[in-house]
Amino acid sequence: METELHFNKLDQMTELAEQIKLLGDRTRLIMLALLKEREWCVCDFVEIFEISQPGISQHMRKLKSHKIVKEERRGQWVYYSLNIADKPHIQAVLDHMPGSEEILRMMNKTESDCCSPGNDSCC
Amino acid sequence: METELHFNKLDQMTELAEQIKLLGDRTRLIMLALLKEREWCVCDFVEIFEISQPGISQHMRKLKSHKIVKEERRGQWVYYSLNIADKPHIQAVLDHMPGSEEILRMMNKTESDCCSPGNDSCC
DNA sequence: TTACTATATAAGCATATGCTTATATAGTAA
DNA sequence: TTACTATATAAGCATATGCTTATATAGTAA
Repeated sequence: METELHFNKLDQMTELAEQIKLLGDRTRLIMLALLKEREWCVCDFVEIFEISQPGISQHMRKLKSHKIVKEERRGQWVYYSLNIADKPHIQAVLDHMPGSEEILRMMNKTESDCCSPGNDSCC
Repeated sequence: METELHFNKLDQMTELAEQIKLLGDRTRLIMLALLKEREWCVCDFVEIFEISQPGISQHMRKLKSHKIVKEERRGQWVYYSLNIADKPHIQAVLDHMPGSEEILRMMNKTESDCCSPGNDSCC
């Protein structure tokens, strides 16, 4: 049973360009690099990027709409993770990004782990 | 002798995002895919993309400003070619794009070769 | 229920982007 | 020089983008 719409090659290139455009924003590119290693929740990114919570949510919505990330609600938190197993062009770009530890150090942030289940000092 | 400015890792990620943003436009992405196989001049792209000549020149200027393409003037024509030997993240994306022949077929264009030296019927 | 926390959505705004037309520049050819 | 071709630059415009603040929604905990 075919549930996907049929896309021709031009449509595919258009979708590829759209996905790549989403990577072409410094904030989102770093988000995706961080997501290489583990899932993060919205409030983590609010702390790391110093962007308002709605700002972060909107970035995640864009990434989700193009199936680049997936979300999972657990309790009051929503965790985001990469969904690029079928997107080698995105994997290839992220392969050239530093790991979480280096990124956080560059941004003068510590891994706060703000949304861990046992953490009472969460956002 | 150090002629390059020093960039820290955050600057490098910013530049990476800028380069990727340039790929995130359908027209430029297809241009770069076409350039994988050979050089093209501005008037070729005017015919293929049905965008005004200044529009094409502005795309090439952006790509040139981030060193993604290089130009070579020969006679009255300016030929553009890829300059991504040192940019594996861009190579990786272009590896997932179709070849010139397929692209031109999809766009219902024939390889006009409008700017060949021996071509009198050029733009 | 009420009070709270985390996230999403709506609306607004300043700036960026991709095109256009008009014009300037660079080279060719008589 | 003059006439021509190819390309670049300038200016303008409609739309997209990345943020903000205000508010709605979803879940937790008493």
